[in-house]
Amino acid sequence: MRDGDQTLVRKLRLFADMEEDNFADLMQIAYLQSFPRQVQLITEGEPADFLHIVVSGAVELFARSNGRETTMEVVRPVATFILAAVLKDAVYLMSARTLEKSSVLLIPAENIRAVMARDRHFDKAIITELASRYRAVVKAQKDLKLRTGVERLANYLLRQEIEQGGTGQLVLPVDKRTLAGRLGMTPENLSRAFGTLKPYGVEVDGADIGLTKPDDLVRLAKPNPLIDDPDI
Amino acid sequence: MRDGDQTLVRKLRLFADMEEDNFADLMQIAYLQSFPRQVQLITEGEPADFLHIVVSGAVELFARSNGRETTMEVVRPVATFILAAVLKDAVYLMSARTLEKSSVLLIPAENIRAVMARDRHFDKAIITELASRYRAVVKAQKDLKLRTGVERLANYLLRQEIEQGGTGQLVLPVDKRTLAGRLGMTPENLSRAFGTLKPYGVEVDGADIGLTKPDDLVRLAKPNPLIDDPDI
DNA sequence: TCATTCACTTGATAATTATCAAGTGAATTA
DNA sequence: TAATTCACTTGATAATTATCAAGTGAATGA
Repeated sequence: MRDGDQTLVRKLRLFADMEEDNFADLMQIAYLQSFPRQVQLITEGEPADFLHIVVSGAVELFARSNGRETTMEVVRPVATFILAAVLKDAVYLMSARTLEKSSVLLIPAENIRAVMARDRHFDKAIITELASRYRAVVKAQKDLKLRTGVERLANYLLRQEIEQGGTGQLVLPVDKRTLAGRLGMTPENLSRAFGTLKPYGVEVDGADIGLTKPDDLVRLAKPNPLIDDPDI
Repeated sequence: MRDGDQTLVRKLRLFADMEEDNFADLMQIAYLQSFPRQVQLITEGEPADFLHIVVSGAVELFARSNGRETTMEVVRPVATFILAAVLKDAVYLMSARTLEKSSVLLIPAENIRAVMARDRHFDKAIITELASRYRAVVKAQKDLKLRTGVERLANYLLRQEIEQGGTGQLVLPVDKRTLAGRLGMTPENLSRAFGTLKPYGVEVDGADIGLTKPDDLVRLAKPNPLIDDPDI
Protein backbone atom coordinates (compact mmCIF):
# COMPACT_ATOMS: atom_id res chain seq x y z
CA MET A 1 0.00 0.00 0.00
CA ARG A 2 1.28 3.48 -0.79
CA ASP A 3 2.15 5.70 2.14
CA GLY A 4 -0.49 8.17 1.03
CA ASP A 5 -3.18 5.54 1.30
CA GLN A 6 -1.93 4.54 4.72
CA THR A 7 -2.15 8.14 5.84
CA LEU A 8 -5.74 8.27 4.65
CA VAL A 9 -6.63 5.12 6.54
CA ARG A 10 -4.94 6.47 9.64
CA LYS A 11 -7.16 9.53 9.41
CA LEU A 12 -10.30 7.44 9.67
CA ARG A 13 -12.17 8.11 12.90
CA LEU A 14 -11.73 4.44 13.64
CA PHE A 15 -7.92 4.51 13.57
CA ALA A 16 -7.06 8.12 14.28
CA ASP A 17 -6.38 7.71 18.00
CA MET A 18 -5.02 4.19 17.93
CA GLU A 19 -1.58 3.69 19.46
CA GLU A 20 1.14 3.87 16.83
CA ASP A 21 2.42 0.34 17.47
CA ASN A 22 -1.00 -1.17 17.13
CA PHE A 23 -1.70 0.71 13.94
CA ALA A 24 1.64 -0.39 12.51
CA ASP A 25 0.84 -3.98 13.44
CA LEU A 26 -2.50 -3.85 11.69
CA MET A 27 -1.05 -2.26 8.57
CA GLN A 28 1.64 -4.93 8.55
CA ILE A 29 -0.93 -7.68 8.53
CA ALA A 30 -3.46 -5.95 6.27
CA TYR A 31 -3.29 -6.33 2.56
CA LEU A 32 -4.52 -4.13 -0.20
CA GLN A 33 -6.29 -5.75 -3.09
CA SER A 34 -7.39 -4.29 -6.41
CA PHE A 35 -10.57 -5.37 -8.09
CA PRO A 36 -12.20 -4.60 -11.44
CA ARG A 37 -15.78 -3.38 -11.44
CA GLN A 38 -18.69 -5.65 -10.56
CA VAL A 39 -16.67 -8.08 -8.46
CA GLN A 40 -18.50 -9.52 -5.49
CA LEU A 41 -16.34 -9.07 -2.40
CA ILE A 42 -18.46 -10.62 0.29
CA THR A 43 -21.67 -12.63 0.39
CA GLU A 44 -24.40 -12.31 2.98
CA GLY A 45 -24.60 -15.30 5.27
CA GLU A 46 -20.88 -16.03 5.23
CA PRO A 47 -18.74 -15.57 8.35
CA ALA A 48 -17.04 -12.19 8.74
CA ASP A 49 -13.37 -12.84 8.08
CA PHE A 50 -12.08 -9.39 7.29
CA LEU A 51 -12.76 -5.79 8.06
CA HIS A 52 -12.94 -4.06 4.68
CA ILE A 53 -11.80 -0.52 3.98
CA VAL A 54 -12.51 1.08 0.61
CA VAL A 55 -9.34 2.93 -0.36
CA SER A 56 -10.34 3.85 -3.92
CA GLY A 57 -13.34 3.26 -6.15
CA ALA A 58 -16.78 2.48 -4.76
CA VAL A 59 -18.48 -0.49 -3.16
CA GLU A 60 -22.17 -1.29 -3.11
CA LEU A 61 -23.67 -3.08 -0.14
CA PHE A 62 -26.75 -5.00 -1.19
CA ALA A 63 -29.06 -7.70 0.06
CA ARG A 64 -31.27 -10.33 -1.49
CA SER A 65 -34.32 -12.24 -0.39
CA ASN A 66 -37.14 -13.96 -2.27
CA GLY A 67 -35.38 -13.32 -5.57
CA ARG A 68 -35.61 -9.60 -4.93
CA GLU A 69 -32.49 -7.49 -4.49
CA THR A 70 -31.92 -4.05 -3.03
CA THR A 71 -29.06 -1.65 -2.56
CA MET A 72 -28.52 -0.91 1.11
CA GLU A 73 -25.65 1.57 0.92
CA VAL A 74 -22.86 2.79 -1.32
CA VAL A 75 -19.49 3.09 0.40
CA ARG A 76 -16.88 5.49 -0.97
CA PRO A 77 -13.23 6.05 0.05
CA VAL A 78 -12.01 6.16 2.65
CA ALA A 79 -14.47 4.21 4.80
CA THR A 80 -14.91 0.85 6.43
CA PHE A 81 -17.78 -1.51 5.97
CA ILE A 82 -19.26 -4.50 7.81
CA LEU A 83 -17.65 -3.46 11.09
CA ALA A 84 -20.52 -4.80 13.20
CA ALA A 85 -20.24 -8.32 11.78
CA VAL A 86 -16.49 -8.35 12.47
CA LEU A 87 -16.94 -7.20 16.05
CA LYS A 88 -19.69 -9.70 16.75
CA ASP A 89 -17.81 -12.50 14.97
CA ALA A 90 -21.04 -13.08 13.10
CA VAL A 91 -22.11 -13.64 9.51
CA TYR A 92 -22.46 -10.77 7.07
CA LEU A 93 -25.99 -9.41 6.74
CA MET A 94 -25.17 -7.76 3.42
CA SER A 95 -23.24 -8.66 0.31
CA ALA A 96 -20.77 -6.28 -1.29
CA ARG A 97 -19.62 -5.70 -4.85
CA THR A 98 -17.40 -3.13 -6.51
CA LEU A 99 -19.27 -0.55 -8.57
CA GLU A 100 -16.08 0.49 -10.33
CA LYS A 101 -12.41 -0.44 -10.32
CA SER A 102 -11.58 -0.32 -6.62
CA SER A 103 -8.88 -1.09 -4.13
CA VAL A 104 -9.85 -2.48 -0.78
CA LEU A 105 -7.77 -2.94 2.34
CA LEU A 106 -8.46 -6.19 4.15
CA ILE A 107 -7.69 -6.63 7.84
CA PRO A 108 -8.33 -10.07 9.34
CA ALA A 109 -11.16 -9.94 11.86
CA GLU A 110 -9.11 -11.70 14.53
CA ASN A 111 -6.47 -8.96 14.39
CA ILE A 112 -9.09 -6.28 14.78
CA ARG A 113 -10.42 -8.06 17.84
CA ALA A 114 -6.89 -8.55 19.20
CA VAL A 115 -6.07 -4.86 18.98
CA MET A 116 -9.42 -4.08 20.53
CA ALA A 117 -8.39 -6.17 23.53
CA ARG A 118 -5.34 -4.04 24.23
CA ASP A 119 -5.98 -0.54 22.88
CA ARG A 120 -8.38 1.62 24.85
CA HIS A 121 -8.46 4.35 22.24
CA PHE A 122 -9.60 1.83 19.71
CA ASP A 123 -12.53 0.89 21.93
CA LYS A 124 -13.67 4.48 22.10
CA ALA A 125 -13.28 4.91 18.37
CA ILE A 126 -15.31 1.78 17.68
CA ILE A 127 -18.09 3.02 19.94
CA THR A 128 -18.22 6.36 18.16
CA GLU A 129 -18.18 4.71 14.77
CA LEU A 130 -20.88 2.17 15.63
CA ALA A 131 -23.10 4.80 17.20
CA SER A 132 -22.81 6.94 14.05
CA ARG A 133 -23.56 4.03 11.79
CA TYR A 134 -26.52 3.05 13.89
CA ARG A 135 -27.93 6.54 13.67
CA ALA A 136 -27.38 6.59 9.92
CA VAL A 137 -29.48 3.44 9.51
CA VAL A 138 -32.21 4.84 11.75
CA LYS A 139 -32.31 7.93 9.54
CA ALA A 140 -32.52 5.75 6.45
CA GLN A 141 -35.42 3.87 7.98
CA LYS A 142 -37.25 7.11 8.75
CA ASP A 143 -36.64 8.20 5.17
CA LEU A 144 -38.19 4.95 3.91
CA LYS A 145 -41.20 4.93 6.20
CA LEU A 146 -42.13 8.59 6.26
CA ARG A 147 -41.63 9.62 2.64
CA THR A 148 -42.89 8.70 -0.80
CA GLY A 149 -40.46 7.77 -3.54
CA VAL A 150 -40.57 11.24 -5.11
CA GLU A 151 -39.87 12.84 -1.73
CA ARG A 152 -36.94 10.54 -1.10
CA LEU A 153 -35.45 11.45 -4.46
CA ALA A 154 -36.01 15.18 -3.87
CA ASN A 155 -34.28 15.04 -0.50
CA TYR A 156 -31.47 12.93 -1.88
CA LEU A 157 -30.83 15.53 -4.58
CA LEU A 158 -30.85 18.34 -2.02
CA ARG A 159 -28.36 16.48 0.18
CA GLN A 160 -26.06 15.74 -2.73
CA GLU A 161 -26.20 19.33 -3.90
CA ILE A 162 -25.05 20.50 -0.48
CA GLU A 163 -22.36 17.85 -0.24
CA GLN A 164 -21.05 18.79 -3.69
CA GLY A 165 -20.59 22.43 -2.85
CA GLY A 166 -24.01 24.05 -2.98
CA THR A 167 -23.64 25.34 -6.55
CA GLY A 168 -27.10 24.26 -7.66
CA GLN A 169 -25.41 21.54 -9.67
CA LEU A 170 -24.66 17.94 -8.80
CA VAL A 171 -23.40 14.77 -10.40
CA LEU A 172 -25.03 11.50 -9.48
CA PRO A 173 -22.28 9.44 -7.86
CA VAL A 174 -23.79 6.11 -8.95
CA ASP A 175 -25.67 4.85 -11.97
CA LYS A 176 -29.42 5.26 -11.89
CA ARG A 177 -30.18 1.57 -11.42
CA THR A 178 -28.13 1.55 -8.19
CA LEU A 179 -29.60 4.86 -7.08
CA ALA A 180 -33.09 3.45 -7.54
CA GLY A 181 -32.22 0.56 -5.24
CA ARG A 182 -30.74 2.91 -2.66
CA LEU A 183 -33.93 4.96 -2.70
CA GLY A 184 -36.13 1.88 -2.42
CA MET A 185 -37.75 2.02 -5.86
CA THR A 186 -37.46 0.43 -9.29
CA PRO A 187 -35.35 2.03 -12.04
CA GLU A 188 -38.52 2.69 -14.04
CA ASN A 189 -40.00 4.55 -11.13
CA LEU A 190 -36.87 6.58 -10.63
CA SER A 191 -37.18 7.79 -14.23
CA ARG A 192 -40.75 8.80 -13.60
CA ALA A 193 -39.81 10.46 -10.32
CA PHE A 194 -37.31 12.63 -12.17
CA GLY A 195 -40.14 13.49 -14.53
CA THR A 196 -42.35 14.47 -11.61
CA LEU A 197 -39.60 16.75 -10.29
CA LYS A 198 -39.13 18.60 -13.60
CA PRO A 199 -41.68 21.31 -12.70
CA TYR A 200 -39.67 21.83 -9.51
CA GLY A 201 -36.58 22.82 -11.45
CA VAL A 202 -34.79 19.48 -11.58
CA GLU A 203 -32.96 19.33 -14.92
CA VAL A 204 -31.48 15.97 -15.81
CA ASP A 205 -28.73 15.43 -18.36
CA GLY A 206 -27.37 11.95 -17.81
CA ALA A 207 -25.69 11.99 -14.42
CA ASP A 208 -25.56 15.80 -14.38
CA ILE A 209 -28.39 17.37 -12.45
CA GLY A 210 -29.26 21.02 -12.14
CA LEU A 211 -31.55 22.39 -9.47
CA THR A 212 -32.89 25.65 -10.90
CA LYS A 213 -35.77 26.22 -8.47
CA PRO A 214 -34.30 25.20 -5.11
CA ASP A 215 -37.07 26.91 -3.13
CA ASP A 216 -39.79 25.00 -4.96
CA LEU A 217 -37.89 21.76 -4.55
CA VAL A 218 -37.42 22.35 -0.83
CA ARG A 219 -41.11 23.07 -0.46
CA LEU A 220 -41.88 19.70 -2.00
CA ALA A 221 -39.13 17.76 -0.25
CA LYS A 222 -39.64 19.24 3.22
CA PRO A 223 -36.14 18.22 4.32
CA ASN A 224 -35.80 17.33 7.99
CA PRO A 225 -32.44 17.59 9.76
CA LEU A 226 -33.29 14.53 11.84
CA ILE A 227 -33.35 12.54 8.62
CA ASP A 228 -31.12 14.44 6.24
CA ASP A 229 -28.34 16.02 8.26
CA PRO A 230 -25.42 13.56 8.17
CA ASP A 231 -23.66 15.28 11.08
CA ILE A 232 -26.41 14.93 13.66
CA MET B 1 -36.05 0.61 42.98
CA ARG B 2 -36.72 -2.87 44.29
CA ASP B 3 -33.75 -5.20 44.58
CA GLY B 4 -35.35 -7.54 42.09
CA ASP B 5 -35.47 -4.82 39.47
CA GLN B 6 -31.87 -3.96 40.14
CA THR B 7 -30.91 -7.59 39.62
CA LEU B 8 -32.71 -7.56 36.28
CA VAL B 9 -30.91 -4.42 35.17
CA ARG B 10 -27.61 -5.92 36.25
CA LYS B 11 -28.30 -8.91 34.02
CA LEU B 12 -28.54 -6.70 30.94
CA ARG B 13 -25.71 -7.40 28.52
CA LEU B 14 -24.77 -3.75 28.92
CA PHE B 15 -24.18 -3.95 32.68
CA ALA B 16 -23.46 -7.61 33.33
CA ASP B 17 -19.67 -7.34 33.33
CA MET B 18 -19.39 -3.85 34.77
CA GLU B 19 -17.26 -3.51 37.91
CA GLU B 20 -19.38 -3.70 41.04
CA ASP B 21 -18.42 -0.24 42.30
CA ASN B 22 -19.30 1.39 39.03
CA PHE B 23 -22.63 -0.37 38.85
CA ALA B 24 -23.41 0.63 42.41
CA ASP B 25 -22.52 4.23 41.56
CA LEU B 26 -24.83 4.28 38.58
CA MET B 27 -27.71 2.72 40.52
CA GLN B 28 -27.16 5.30 43.23
CA ILE B 29 -27.55 8.13 40.76
CA ALA B 30 -30.25 6.54 38.63
CA TYR B 31 -33.86 7.04 39.46
CA LEU B 32 -36.86 4.95 38.67
CA GLN B 33 -39.97 6.70 37.47
CA SER B 34 -43.47 5.36 36.93
CA PHE B 35 -45.66 6.60 34.13
CA PRO B 36 -49.25 5.96 33.09
CA ARG B 37 -49.92 4.85 29.53
CA GLN B 38 -49.51 7.22 26.60
CA VAL B 39 -47.00 9.52 28.28
CA GLN B 40 -44.35 10.93 26.00
CA LEU B 41 -40.94 10.35 27.57
CA ILE B 42 -38.63 11.89 25.03
CA THR B 43 -39.02 13.99 21.92
CA GLU B 44 -36.97 13.69 18.76
CA GLY B 45 -34.64 16.62 18.26
CA GLU B 46 -34.01 17.22 21.94
CA PRO B 47 -30.58 16.63 23.49
CA ALA B 48 -30.00 13.19 25.00
CA ASP B 49 -29.99 13.74 28.75
CA PHE B 50 -30.65 10.25 30.07
CA LEU B 51 -30.13 6.66 29.16
CA HIS B 52 -33.53 5.01 29.52
CA ILE B 53 -34.14 1.47 30.68
CA VAL B 54 -37.63 -0.02 30.52
CA VAL B 55 -38.09 -1.95 33.77
CA SER B 56 -41.78 -2.74 33.37
CA GLY B 57 -44.49 -1.99 30.84
CA ALA B 58 -43.70 -1.15 27.23
CA VAL B 59 -42.33 1.85 25.35
CA GLU B 60 -42.91 2.77 21.74
CA LEU B 61 -40.19 4.53 19.79
CA PHE B 62 -41.70 6.56 16.99
CA ALA B 63 -40.80 9.30 14.58
CA ARG B 64 -42.62 12.03 12.73
CA SER B 65 -42.00 14.02 9.61
CA ASN B 66 -44.30 15.88 7.21
CA GLY B 67 -47.24 15.27 9.50
CA ARG B 68 -46.80 11.54 9.08
CA GLU B 69 -45.88 9.33 12.00
CA THR B 70 -44.44 5.84 12.20
CA THR B 71 -43.56 3.33 14.87
CA MET B 72 -39.88 2.48 14.75
CA GLU B 73 -39.64 -0.08 17.53
CA VAL B 74 -41.40 -1.33 20.64
CA VAL B 75 -39.12 -1.78 23.65
CA ARG B 76 -40.08 -4.25 26.37
CA PRO B 77 -38.47 -4.94 29.75
CA VAL B 78 -35.69 -5.17 30.50
CA ALA B 79 -33.96 -3.20 27.77
CA THR B 80 -32.30 0.13 27.14
CA PHE B 81 -33.18 2.60 24.47
CA ILE B 82 -31.54 5.60 22.77
CA LEU B 83 -28.07 4.42 23.76
CA ALA B 84 -26.46 5.78 20.60
CA ALA B 85 -27.70 9.32 21.22
CA VAL B 86 -26.37 9.23 24.78
CA LEU B 87 -22.96 8.00 23.68
CA LYS B 88 -22.67 10.56 20.93
CA ASP B 89 -24.00 13.34 23.15
CA ALA B 90 -26.40 14.07 20.32
CA VAL B 91 -30.08 14.77 19.91
CA TYR B 92 -32.64 11.98 19.92
CA LEU B 93 -33.63 10.75 16.47
CA MET B 94 -36.79 9.16 17.81
CA SER B 95 -39.50 10.07 20.28
CA ALA B 96 -40.71 7.66 22.94
CA ARG B 97 -44.03 7.14 24.68
CA THR B 98 -45.35 4.54 27.07
CA LEU B 99 -47.80 2.07 25.54
CA GLU B 100 -49.00 0.96 28.94
CA LYS B 101 -48.31 1.79 32.58
CA SER B 102 -44.54 1.54 32.75
CA SER B 103 -41.59 2.15 34.99
CA VAL B 104 -38.42 3.48 33.47
CA LEU B 105 -34.97 3.78 34.99
CA LEU B 106 -33.21 7.00 34.09
CA ILE B 107 -29.43 7.34 34.20
CA PRO B 108 -27.96 10.75 33.41
CA ALA B 109 -25.97 10.64 30.18
CA GLU B 110 -22.95 12.26 31.79
CA ASN B 111 -22.70 9.45 34.34
CA ILE B 112 -22.85 6.84 31.61
CA ARG B 113 -20.03 8.59 29.83
CA ALA B 114 -18.05 8.92 33.06
CA VAL B 115 -18.24 5.21 33.81
CA MET B 116 -17.32 4.50 30.23
CA ALA B 117 -14.14 6.48 30.76
CA ARG B 118 -12.96 4.21 33.57
CA ASP B 119 -14.50 0.77 33.09
CA ARG B 120 -13.07 -1.36 30.31
CA HIS B 121 -15.75 -4.01 30.62
CA PHE B 122 -18.35 -1.39 30.03
CA ASP B 123 -16.64 -0.39 26.78
CA LYS B 124 -16.79 -3.96 25.54
CA ALA B 125 -20.42 -4.30 26.55
CA ILE B 126 -21.34 -1.08 24.78
CA ILE B 127 -19.64 -2.28 21.62
CA THR B 128 -21.52 -5.58 21.69
CA GLU B 129 -24.80 -3.84 22.39
CA LEU B 130 -24.35 -1.23 19.65
CA ALA B 131 -23.27 -3.83 17.11
CA SER B 132 -26.37 -5.89 17.88
CA ARG B 133 -28.64 -2.89 17.63
CA TYR B 134 -27.06 -1.87 14.38
CA ARG B 135 -27.63 -5.30 12.93
CA ALA B 136 -31.23 -5.28 14.14
CA VAL B 137 -31.91 -2.07 12.22
CA VAL B 138 -30.22 -3.43 9.12
CA LYS B 139 -32.50 -6.46 9.31
CA ALA B 140 -35.52 -4.19 9.70
CA GLN B 141 -34.45 -2.26 6.63
CA LYS B 142 -34.12 -5.47 4.61
CA ASP B 143 -37.57 -6.47 5.81
CA LEU B 144 -38.98 -3.15 4.59
CA LYS B 145 -37.24 -3.07 1.24
CA LEU B 146 -37.45 -6.71 0.21
CA ARG B 147 -40.96 -7.67 1.30
CA THR B 148 -44.55 -6.62 0.70
CA GLY B 149 -46.80 -5.70 3.60
CA VAL B 150 -48.45 -9.12 3.67
CA GLU B 151 -45.07 -10.84 3.71
CA ARG B 152 -43.86 -8.64 6.56
CA LEU B 153 -46.93 -9.52 8.58
CA ALA B 154 -46.57 -13.24 7.83
CA ASN B 155 -42.94 -13.25 8.94
CA TYR B 156 -43.76 -11.20 12.00
CA LEU B 157 -46.37 -13.75 13.04
CA LEU B 158 -43.95 -16.62 12.49
CA ARG B 159 -41.28 -14.88 14.60
CA GLN B 160 -43.74 -14.16 17.41
CA GLU B 161 -45.02 -17.74 17.37
CA ILE B 162 -41.48 -19.02 17.87
CA GLU B 163 -40.70 -16.45 20.55
CA GLN B 164 -43.89 -17.35 22.41
CA GLY B 165 -43.11 -21.04 22.62
CA GLY B 166 -43.86 -22.53 19.23
CA THR B 167 -47.34 -23.74 20.17
CA GLY B 168 -49.03 -22.53 17.01
CA GLN B 169 -50.62 -19.78 19.08
CA LEU B 170 -49.53 -16.25 19.78
CA VAL B 171 -50.80 -13.09 21.38
CA LEU B 172 -50.07 -9.78 19.71
CA PRO B 173 -47.93 -7.85 22.19
CA VAL B 174 -49.17 -4.45 20.98
CA ASP B 175 -52.44 -3.06 19.71
CA LYS B 176 -53.01 -3.33 15.99
CA ARG B 177 -52.59 0.35 15.27
CA THR B 178 -49.05 0.22 16.70
CA LEU B 179 -48.31 -3.05 14.97
CA ALA B 180 -49.33 -1.51 11.67
CA GLY B 181 -46.81 1.28 12.18
CA ARG B 182 -44.09 -1.18 13.13
CA LEU B 183 -44.76 -3.11 9.95
CA GLY B 184 -44.78 0.02 7.81
CA MET B 185 -48.43 0.03 6.82
CA THR B 186 -51.72 1.69 7.75
CA PRO B 187 -54.11 0.10 10.27
CA GLU B 188 -56.65 -0.44 7.48
CA ASN B 189 -54.10 -2.30 5.46
CA LEU B 190 -53.12 -4.45 8.40
CA SER B 191 -56.75 -5.55 8.70
CA ARG B 192 -56.79 -6.48 5.03
CA ALA B 193 -53.43 -8.23 5.34
CA PHE B 194 -54.88 -10.44 8.07
CA GLY B 195 -57.73 -11.16 5.67
CA THR B 196 -55.26 -12.14 2.96
CA LEU B 197 -53.55 -14.54 5.37
CA LYS B 198 -56.78 -16.31 6.35
CA PRO B 199 -56.43 -18.97 3.62
CA TYR B 200 -52.95 -19.61 5.02
CA GLY B 201 -54.35 -20.67 8.37
CA VAL B 202 -54.07 -17.38 10.25
CA GLU B 203 -57.03 -17.21 12.62
CA VAL B 204 -57.56 -13.89 14.36
CA ASP B 205 -59.56 -13.37 17.51
CA GLY B 206 -58.68 -9.96 18.84
CA ALA B 207 -55.05 -10.13 19.91
CA ASP B 208 -55.10 -13.94 19.92
CA ILE B 209 -53.74 -15.45 16.75
CA GLY B 210 -53.71 -19.10 15.75
CA LEU B 211 -51.51 -20.45 12.98
CA THR B 212 -53.25 -23.61 11.83
CA LYS B 213 -51.37 -24.17 8.56
CA PRO B 214 -47.80 -23.28 9.44
CA ASP B 215 -46.37 -24.94 6.31
CA ASP B 216 -48.59 -22.91 4.02
CA LEU B 217 -47.77 -19.74 5.91
CA VAL B 218 -44.04 -20.44 5.71
CA ARG B 219 -44.36 -21.05 1.97
CA LEU B 220 -45.89 -17.61 1.59
CA ALA B 221 -43.61 -15.80 4.05
CA LYS B 222 -40.34 -17.35 2.90
CA PRO B 223 -38.61 -16.48 6.18
CA ASN B 224 -34.92 -15.70 5.90
CA PRO B 225 -32.60 -16.12 8.89
CA LEU B 226 -30.61 -13.09 7.76
CA ILE B 227 -33.74 -11.00 8.34
CA ASP B 228 -35.75 -12.92 10.89
CA ASP B 229 -33.32 -14.63 13.24
CA PRO B 230 -32.82 -12.28 16.20
CA ASP B 231 -29.72 -14.11 17.36
CA ILE B 232 -27.64 -13.77 14.23
C1' DT C 1 -19.27 1.32 -40.81
C1' DC C 2 -22.72 -1.44 -39.00
C1' DA C 3 -24.24 -4.39 -35.48
C1' DT C 4 -24.70 -4.95 -30.80
C1' DT C 5 -24.93 -3.91 -26.27
C1' DC C 6 -26.30 -1.28 -22.48
C1' DA C 7 -28.40 2.18 -19.63
C1' DC C 8 -32.12 4.48 -19.47
C1' DT C 9 -36.89 5.95 -20.74
C1' DT C 10 -41.74 5.54 -21.91
C1' DG C 11 -46.25 3.40 -22.20
C1' DA C 12 -49.77 0.26 -20.76
C1' DT C 13 -51.38 -2.30 -17.17
C1' DA C 14 -51.51 -4.64 -12.77
C1' DA C 15 -50.55 -4.93 -7.96
C1' DT C 16 -49.99 -2.73 -3.77
C1' DT C 17 -50.94 0.62 -0.54
C1' DA C 18 -53.25 4.82 1.23
C1' DT C 19 -57.22 7.66 2.08
C1' DC C 20 -61.82 8.77 3.25
C1' DA C 21 -66.12 7.37 5.00
C1' DA C 22 -69.11 4.28 7.27
C1' DG C 23 -70.00 0.55 9.93
C1' DT C 24 -69.55 -3.01 13.89
C1' DG C 25 -69.27 -4.57 18.37
C1' DA C 26 -67.16 -4.75 22.78
C1' DA C 27 -66.04 -1.98 26.72
C1' DT C 28 -66.64 2.07 29.41
C1' DT C 29 -69.33 5.50 31.46
C1' DA C 30 -73.21 8.41 32.65
C1' DT D 1 -79.80 0.68 30.94
C1' DA D 2 -78.67 3.71 27.42
C1' DA D 3 -75.18 6.50 25.63
C1' DT D 4 -70.69 6.95 24.28
C1' DT D 5 -66.26 5.88 23.24
C1' DC D 6 -62.84 3.25 21.11
C1' DA D 7 -60.41 -0.13 18.46
C1' DC D 8 -60.95 -2.29 14.68
C1' DT D 9 -63.07 -3.58 10.16
C1' DT D 10 -65.06 -2.98 5.63
C1' DG D 11 -66.04 -0.67 1.31
C1' DA D 12 -65.17 2.56 -2.33
C1' DT D 13 -61.83 5.05 -4.49
C1' DA D 14 -57.44 7.25 -5.33
C1' DA D 15 -52.55 7.39 -5.23
C1' DT D 16 -48.39 5.08 -5.47
C1' DT D 17 -45.47 1.67 -7.05
C1' DA D 18 -44.24 -2.50 -9.73
C1' DT D 19 -44.19 -5.23 -13.85
C1' DC D 20 -43.90 -6.22 -18.60
C1' DA D 21 -42.88 -4.74 -23.10
C1' DA D 22 -41.02 -1.63 -26.37
C1' DG D 23 -38.42 2.05 -27.64
C1' DT D 24 -34.29 5.43 -27.80
C1' DG D 25 -29.79 6.80 -28.26
C1' DA D 26 -25.07 6.76 -26.92
C1' DA D 27 -21.10 3.78 -26.51
C1' DT D 28 -18.61 -0.38 -27.70
C1' DG D 29 -16.77 -3.62 -30.67
C1' DA D 30 -16.32 -6.54 -34.72
